[in-house]
Amino acid sequence: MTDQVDISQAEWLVMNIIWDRQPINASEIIKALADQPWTSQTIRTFLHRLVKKGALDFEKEGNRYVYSAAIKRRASVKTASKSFLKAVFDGQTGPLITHFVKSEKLSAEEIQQLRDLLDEKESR
Amino acid sequence: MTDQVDISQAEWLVMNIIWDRQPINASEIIKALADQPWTSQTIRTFLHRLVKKGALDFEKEGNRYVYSAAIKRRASVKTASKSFLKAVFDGQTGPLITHFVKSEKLSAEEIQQLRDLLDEKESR
DNA sequence: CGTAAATAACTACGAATGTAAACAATCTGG
DNA sequence: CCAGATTGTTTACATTCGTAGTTATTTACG
Repeated sequence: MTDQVDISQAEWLVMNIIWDRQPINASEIIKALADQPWTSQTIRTFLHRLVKKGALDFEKEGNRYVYSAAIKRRASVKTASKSFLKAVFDGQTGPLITHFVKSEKLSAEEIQQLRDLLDEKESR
Repeated sequence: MTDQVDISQAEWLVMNIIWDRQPINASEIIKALADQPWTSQTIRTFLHRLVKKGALDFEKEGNRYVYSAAIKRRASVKTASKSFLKAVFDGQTGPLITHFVKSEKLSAEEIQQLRDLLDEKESR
């Protein structure tokens, strides 16, 4: 119901900042994305587009906008994940998880958490 | 070295057929994608583009082309996965895996396999 | 108070993507 | 052998995306 907004690769990075730190204004977002290869104008364009898409709300505060998310992170993550799963792993969750467990780093705690999750998953 | 070809959402579905069943000709590919909402022309366009991108090779066999992959599945999966991880889960593998374990179905065997994988991962 | 700095709004532009139609070459069944 | 079906080639077109530049407005410092 909420959501069904398509978020591009670049836009995800912006949205993640906002979900983490909303409400937040443009210059703070730009600062938070200093490691990316974008000019401030580019990031402002992303913000405009995200507002237009309905992914962000804003309020005026003097001459600035303060942004906050208009869509739920959970829902967006879910949509994007499903679509990735379907395309790259042909919808097969097992191979997907295997891939990430094998190829990415996990801390000891994360490994333990996953064990617990698997136990839980199995027992119901 | 090989790879570094960007494969779009739609193109993944085509590539997956080809990786699974290569060498394979266009009409077989089209048949295999009958569940998708694409006309045969659309699928042929994807094939052309994938050849142009360097993702596919073909050989003539009479008036038909027989396609096979020119890039490695592993490498492509890895690239796409990294990029998805970075965008949607801000590069954090733990949350990604947690998400998929929680929200998708896993068979008992898959769960056991994952446990084994985690053990292995931990022990080195 | 005026001018520079910041911010937002508008415009731009090429590449990629999804989605084919139109045209050309070729093969195959009657 | 010819006409319809199949396959491949070329062209098309709206939308999205990455990437900004330009212009207008507002604010804040000297």
